[in-house]
Amino acid sequence: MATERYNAPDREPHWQSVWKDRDTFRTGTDPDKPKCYVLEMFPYPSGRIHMGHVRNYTMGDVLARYKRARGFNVLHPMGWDAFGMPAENAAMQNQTHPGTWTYANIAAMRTQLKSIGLAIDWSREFATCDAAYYKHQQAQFLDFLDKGIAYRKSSKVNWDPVDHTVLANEQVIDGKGWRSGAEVEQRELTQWFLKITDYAPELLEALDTLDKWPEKVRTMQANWIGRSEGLLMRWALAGDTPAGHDVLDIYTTRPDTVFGASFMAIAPDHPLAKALETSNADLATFCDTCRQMGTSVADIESAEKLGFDTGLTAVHPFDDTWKVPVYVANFILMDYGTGAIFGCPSGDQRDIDFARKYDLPVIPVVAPDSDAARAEALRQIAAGTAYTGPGVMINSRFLDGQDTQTAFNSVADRLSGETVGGKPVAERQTQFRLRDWGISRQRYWGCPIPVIHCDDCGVVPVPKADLPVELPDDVSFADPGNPLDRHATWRDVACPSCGKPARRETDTMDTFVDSSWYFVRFADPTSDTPANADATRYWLPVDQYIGGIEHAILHLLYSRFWTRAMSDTGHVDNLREPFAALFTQGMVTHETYKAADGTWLTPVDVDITGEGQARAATQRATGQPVTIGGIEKMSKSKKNLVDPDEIIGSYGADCARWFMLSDSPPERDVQWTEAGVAGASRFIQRIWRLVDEAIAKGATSDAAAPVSFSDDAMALRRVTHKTLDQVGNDIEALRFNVAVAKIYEFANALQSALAQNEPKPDVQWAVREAAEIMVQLVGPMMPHLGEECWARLGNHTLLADQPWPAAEPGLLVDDQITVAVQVNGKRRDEISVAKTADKAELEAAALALDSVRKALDGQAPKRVIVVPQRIVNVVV
RNA sequence: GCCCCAGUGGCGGAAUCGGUAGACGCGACGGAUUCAAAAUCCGUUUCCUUCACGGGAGUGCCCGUUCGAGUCGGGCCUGGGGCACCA
Repeated sequence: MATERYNAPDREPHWQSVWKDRDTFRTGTDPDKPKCYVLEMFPYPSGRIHMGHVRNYTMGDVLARYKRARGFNVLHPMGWDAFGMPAENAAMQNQTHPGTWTYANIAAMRTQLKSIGLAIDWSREFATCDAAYYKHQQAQFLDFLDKGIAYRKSSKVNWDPVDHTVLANEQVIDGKGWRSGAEVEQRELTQWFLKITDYAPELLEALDTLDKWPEKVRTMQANWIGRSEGLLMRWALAGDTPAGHDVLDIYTTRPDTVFGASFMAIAPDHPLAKALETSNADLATFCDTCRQMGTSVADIESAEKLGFDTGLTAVHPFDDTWKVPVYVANFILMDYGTGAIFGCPSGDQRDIDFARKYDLPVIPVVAPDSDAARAEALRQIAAGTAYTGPGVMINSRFLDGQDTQTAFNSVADRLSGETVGGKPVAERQTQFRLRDWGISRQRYWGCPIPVIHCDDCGVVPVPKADLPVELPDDVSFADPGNPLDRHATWRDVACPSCGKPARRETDTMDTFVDSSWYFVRFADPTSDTPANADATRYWLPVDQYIGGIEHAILHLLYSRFWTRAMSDTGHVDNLREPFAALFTQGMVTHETYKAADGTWLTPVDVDITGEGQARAATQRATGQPVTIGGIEKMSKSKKNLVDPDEIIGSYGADCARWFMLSDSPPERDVQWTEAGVAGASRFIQRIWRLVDEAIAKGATSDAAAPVSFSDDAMALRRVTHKTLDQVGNDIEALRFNVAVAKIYEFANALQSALAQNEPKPDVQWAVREAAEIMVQLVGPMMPHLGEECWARLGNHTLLADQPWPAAEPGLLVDDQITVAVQVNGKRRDEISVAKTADKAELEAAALALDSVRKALDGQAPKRVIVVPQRIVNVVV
């Protein structure tokens, strides 16, 4: 039969306009329907979509369409993470306004996204750079300020000298700016912070409730929050102590090693160090040197552990005749714990290095229990290697013989009730590694921080009635730095409190703020408050969030915090966790190609010949040989990009979608290959032909179901309904590659059935059923092809509006099954039996097999294990 | 250094509960169709051994638990990721 090929690039825009005209994917709250909020991380409007976007949004789209078919009221929105540095860089290069650049990019990318055929409610679209959005961000900031969640402090900050801005700790990767890659410097600046540390215990504990999040992400967040259990200890100081410094507070997680203490160390920025500096020029010089030290990994690893003896001593809490020297040391951090420690050299490599350098005692206090291991540990300590393993206490007076945990408690208990300088000598304390989130950025293209600085009144919040504080349009990027600082008419305002001349805050918010609550705004993007209570109560939390693993800490931790802060400022009802389920998808990779002159080449400029070892590449334009490089994440720098527009234009969006879902598990990287695209394209044509043949050879849509089915018809119906059942489960579990494989198997089965000559009426009916279900199964993944086939089958409805078909339970189980027969655990044979066969029947059938009899050789079996419906194992 | 994950044919991968390892796809090989090609269809494709029937080995390596291990436990090796002067 001559069948036209399915012309995807021609038909896809048609179905997209049908969905658009019918408002198919517009959503509203509907209390009578169960809701499902499917969200993919919204894109930054860089200008063009890339294959990673296609993969990300396709996954979410399959789930959204499937859930819709299952009767859920589905929210599947799209927006733009639109503030950020690239717009400013473009402004400097092209003399355009960042807003102009950004909105043009959004327009281009919207068109591209629409060409993928996503089931998105576009009426909810917004960009974070819309004043209508950031107005509500400013309102929330004011509420946070009011509640003490936002505050201002002077502190050492990470300064990116290339981007001329401050970075949060989370944004410093290996000592370099996450965006610019420049070595980060330390500067003292007054900045706005959000009190994420107040939420540290909750953010950590609640990770246990996120059972639909990847374990990996939860672990990364737990490590980042970094809880530790320890003791705050107060040691009395002796010697010529500055006023108010009679006692030194230290934090330790190992109070059990207190009898191994041989020195105290404090940070160069510790108040005690600063007090001593004023009267000790040498110490001041030492501290200055420490402060100037870089914080890059290289600096830290190469830096020697240095100390400066203050001349003061600290009195041991268990023996007031025992005094240890107090050092200022360059490896002590002021912003962790109390900025002071006691050093136990035998149990800490840093401390032992320090002790050996300054000739301080090294007292072993923990050692393994067995004699041999203990001797070895002591030898190692003597040689300069600390023992950090488990063991029992030695040389530790009343602690001797206790294990380390018991000793920890003994110390805490023994000191409880004791006081020094009116305060307890020791208190149990939990410390977190997490620091407060610094959100001030010295940038133009961000959300203005809505406060005004007045010489008389201090920091004055902008009255809510005056929001939004809009960015001025008339700015120049000719000079480096923040144009808001130079914009006098915007910057200089009257104090809202006293009316005197005052200055606007010219810092804008970190763009991670913008993405920390956009998912809430989607519930009602036109609400005149940040969140509409009814809408958020109905839609949130997000039921399935999908995005890249690179946001495991930054975006996802900030969002979890912001949601709690919104809840605590009354913007949402008791919502603590924004994302009930999280899925982190893998990247899209491609081979790399390098020309003889070392420049990277894009795949379209390269011709590949040969296979396997014989593969070779040449440059298309010149015929010059090309080196085939490794498979790497698609990136502009390596030029190993494939443009979604080109694929969609020549093969169609469905082809790109199907390929993205096939083969590779969604959480792993997928390698984009020409062969893979061609395979997907072949399958599209195959479905098209199968539907066509099924129409020709199968029953008509109105044919009554036969009263009974032959074995052939039953076989096809079983495959049909099993596939229906399994594909649903696989989509639900986001196992798209497995769902794809099941559909292939189903297609093979249908094709075999169609190969019969003159099928009987019951087979014809089963063929028709199979074709219809096949179309519905591919619908969520290849929606355009689905609609086209659905219409071809004679339907006047939209496939997108069809409910998911129900699998007939009776067809999901086989009456006759194959059970493997093992001899001594090795598979020797198989038997075909009724599904209901009991142990005795299975055993008898297995023992009757020639292969089993041969193995038994006339002997009775020692044992026969029978697991009905699964296996028979004969032990000889 | 600490923490986490992964390792299955030529390749991507499947095996949801400890029960027939390699589904499905890609690639390759053989065949049909065609004047020829494209397209399509059919078959073979873990390795070793055998003319064949068959037999043996096999999920990174070693050991263990079990009637039975890709799956569970212990110890390694390799690769990837995260954290890191955090007391």
